[in-house]
Order: sequence, then structure tokens, then C-alpha cells
Amino acid sequence: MLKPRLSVKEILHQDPDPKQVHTIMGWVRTFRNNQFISLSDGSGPDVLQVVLELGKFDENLLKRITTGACLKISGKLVASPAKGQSVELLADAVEVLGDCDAEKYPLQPKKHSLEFLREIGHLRMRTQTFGAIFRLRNTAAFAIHKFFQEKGFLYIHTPIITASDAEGAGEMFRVTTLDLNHVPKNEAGEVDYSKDFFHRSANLTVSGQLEGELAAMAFSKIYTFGPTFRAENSNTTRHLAEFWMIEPEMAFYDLEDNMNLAEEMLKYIIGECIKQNDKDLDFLNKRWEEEERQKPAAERYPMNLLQRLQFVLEHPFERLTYTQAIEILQNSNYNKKKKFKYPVDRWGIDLQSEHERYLVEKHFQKPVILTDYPKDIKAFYMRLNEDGKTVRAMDILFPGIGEIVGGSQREERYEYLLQRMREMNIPEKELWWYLDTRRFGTCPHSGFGLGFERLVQFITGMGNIRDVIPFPRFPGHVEF
RNA sequence: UCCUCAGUAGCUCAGCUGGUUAGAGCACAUGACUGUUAAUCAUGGGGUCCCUGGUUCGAGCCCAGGCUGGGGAGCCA
Repeated sequence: MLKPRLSVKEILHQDPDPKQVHTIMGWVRTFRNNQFISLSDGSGPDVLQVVLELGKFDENLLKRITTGACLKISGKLVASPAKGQSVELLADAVEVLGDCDAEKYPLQPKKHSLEFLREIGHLRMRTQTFGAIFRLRNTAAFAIHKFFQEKGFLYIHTPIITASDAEGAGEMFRVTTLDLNHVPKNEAGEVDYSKDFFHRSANLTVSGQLEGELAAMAFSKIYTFGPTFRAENSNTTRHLAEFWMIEPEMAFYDLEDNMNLAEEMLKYIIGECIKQNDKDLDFLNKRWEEEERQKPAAERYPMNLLQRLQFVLEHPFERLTYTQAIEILQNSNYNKKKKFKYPVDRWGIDLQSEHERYLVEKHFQKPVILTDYPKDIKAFYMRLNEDGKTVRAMDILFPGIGEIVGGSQREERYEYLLQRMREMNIPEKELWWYLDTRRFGTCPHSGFGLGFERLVQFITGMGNIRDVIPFPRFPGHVEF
């Protein structure tokens, strides 16, 4: 009788039944003793032990069962007599769907460095570590949709290709079909974009926020979740040229509503990951603890990965203004003993990573939300406070990551917005459609941007952002 | 882009003060063993010591330039 095929994850939850024949497909992790196959199909962190009775199978077949080979196995699920697994598959038939030359296959049943695995990005997903990471990434992505859908937010697709390059969120990638060897020029010697595909210059988006605001003026609560592109020459463990961003935008939300939403969302996503991927997290936690053990005691984090996630879930984020933060930093022993590379000497300076880290990791030892930054170090669209000096901005800072969320209450007053744009040389003509929202039924509204990969970094404990996206893009690198 | 550390076998690394034939573990191959959990034991093959140039009687080791990778900074999410 034809049975529906089970995944490894599913069959591991079945009760042993000596009568029922299952067919399982997957890839060999290890083959021990010419008898025991660890088979993985990526459906979960656990592998299925397949037992080949000695002498039952042809030797030439056994030689083809190598690390990485793809197999189709039918057999019966039995209780395992040995420790390590509760059930195992007693094989009746083994078919090699795809051979894997053990001498040439780069993945071995041993620990590899992340740097090496980065070079074989097409294969690294088959490892336990990257299996866990990308299953968690999947859970987090789905949790984001669940969170917003349950709250009545509309998922809107903002454009990937955009005409505006006015936002100042970062350097942009050009989108063109012009022949780069024969670029048409106008009389002034400039590139003649009227000959280009869109009849004007176009770029990849650096943010869906401005378009998101348009949608919020129609649907009240919206979110975007899509790829974003920044052509910055950033070479760090926290930056990518192509990354995914979540950007909710809410009409009638003030800054406090905005912060509440962001904090609730982060906790919801983390909670879902703990609930649904506990074994993946256990695995990454062990990995994390091993790495921590290598570090000198002074640099070790007081909590392990699981404790840290739990801690974030259980404690309210610390909220304070930029001005309060500056006071704390100025009065800190760190500052007095001149341990900061960039001394905190006056109100108005932009906070450096070391300052953010001090607040989050030393002073408060929990996530921090900083609000009301000086207007001069923030974007043009943030709402000006009564003091005329600060804006209704909020950044959420996470331990080990730094800024994970950046948001604000938006400047909804036409005159104020226009003035800020002029002060900051934002071309108002190009953003006529954005200004229109303030002319036609404007309203108080707020929103934020969450860097998805940074959140996945926090959840998985991975130190380098290039390890939490399947195919990272960064300066000099677009492989696969 | 800047600062910093590194590059030796497929992988992870050792290699003394510059000295003759460059090592280990894992992986791989062959054999033995057979209820293993990254199996174990034995044997074996495997090297452009990142590249170019220089110093030296002699360079994996010293010097200069470059390439590649890691970490940190800036920009930010």
C-alpha cells in the first residue's frame, strides 16, 4: 500500500511498527561501522539512524554510502537498542540517488571553521550549524508575519527599484540597461538618463519607509518585509550590501506606541523561536558556550545564549533619552579614566559603538531604547520636539549587536517638514509625493525599521552577519 | 576606506636563534574489527610553505610590495 512519505523529523515522532515499511530520503552525515548511517533531510536538527544489517548489502553499494551522498532507503522503524536515539530505521533496501566523491567533497564529519564554510556557501547549509541557523531564520520570518497579521497590519510591497535617491539612508546601487561601454551623454556631458529604461535614473531601494508612510495614510497600520540594498563600503560583522528589513508604519501612533510595538514584536519573535526551534537553539547554545570557553574570562558574557534570550523576554527594555544617556556616559568611570576612544565631552555628539556597548553591556546589562536625539544627527523626517533641538527618534540597542531597530515619530506638519528638508538639502521636488501626504489629510504617525539579519544574529548568537543569510553580499563578494 | 592580526597537506594547526629529507590530528584510500554515535586499530598516498621581488653561502622563518582571510573602527539596519 502506498504510504505518504515522511520527513526525518516526522518519522522520529512515529511509534515503532515492525509491519509498516517507510521510505526515507536524505543525505548521509556519517556512515559508521559499515552499519550505521546518520541520515539528514534538513527537516530538523535530529538525524535518523539507519541500520544496515551486516552482510545483507552488496559491498559495492556500501562503498557508495559516503558523507554527503543522497540516499533513498526503505525499511521498518524499530526501537533502538543503543543510546543516542529512541528509534531507528532497519533498512530493507538502499538506493543511491546521488553519489558523493568522499575525496573531493569538502564537508567532512568534523568541525569546520566558519571562515572555511563561508567559502563553500553552496554546501554549508548541509551542516548542523547552518541547518539550525536557517531553520531559526525561517521561524523568525514567519513569526514577523504572524505578529503583524494578528494585530491587523496590512502587508504591503514597497518597490525594490526606486527613483528617489533623496533619502540619505546610504549609497545606492544603480539600476540601468544603458550600455556601459557607450553611455549616452547630453550636451552638458552628463549621462543622458532619458535614454535609459525608465527614462530617468533609477536605483535599488535603501528603505521602504517613505512608501510605507504613503500606505499608512490609507490603511492605518502596515508593514513591509523585503530586501534592501546599500552600496556602502562597509566591512564589518554587522553590515551587508543586501539585507532584509521589516518596516512597520502606523498612523495615529506616537513615539511611545512605537516603542511599545517594537519591544513587543522583538519579544514575540524571540519567544516563537524558543518555542518552535528549541533543539536548534540548544545546539547553537552548546556551540556558543564552547566559543565562550575559548575567550579570556574577562571577555566572557555572563549568560549563555539561551539565558540571554530568556532574559530579554522577561525584562522590560530600559528607556531613556539621549540627554540622559550622555549624562550617564559623561559621569561614567570609563569616561573619567579616558577608556573611551571617543571621549564624551559635550551634548550633541553622535554616540559611537563603544558608547552604545557601554550602556547596554556594562551599565544597564539589558536592551536599551534611546529616544529624543539631537536633530542634527538624525534624518529629516523625524518629528521636532518642543525644545527645537531634539527629534522624536528611538533606537533599540541590543547586547553584542548594537542598533537593531531605528525608528521615530514622523514629522507630520507640512511646514516643519519642508523646513527640515531645506536645512538638510533634501530635494523637495523629487519628494513631491511624500510632501503630498502632509498636504492631504496628514496625521500623527510613527514607524521603525528592523534589520532582520541583526535579529537573527542575536537569536542564533552568530558573531558575523555573513553567517545568518544564505548568500551574503558585501564589498567584493557576489558569489552563488 | 582606516587600524590590526594572520596565510604551511582537503580541514584545523605545530615548525626553536635563518641550516641539510617540512610535521601532527582529522579527512581520504586499503585492510582488520563489527551495536556504532564525529566508531576503533594498522598501513598508505597527499605540500607552488599565498604571490612577486630582495637580503643571505643558505629563507617556511628576515625585509619590501601585492593578494586573500579574520577582528576592530567609521557609515548604518
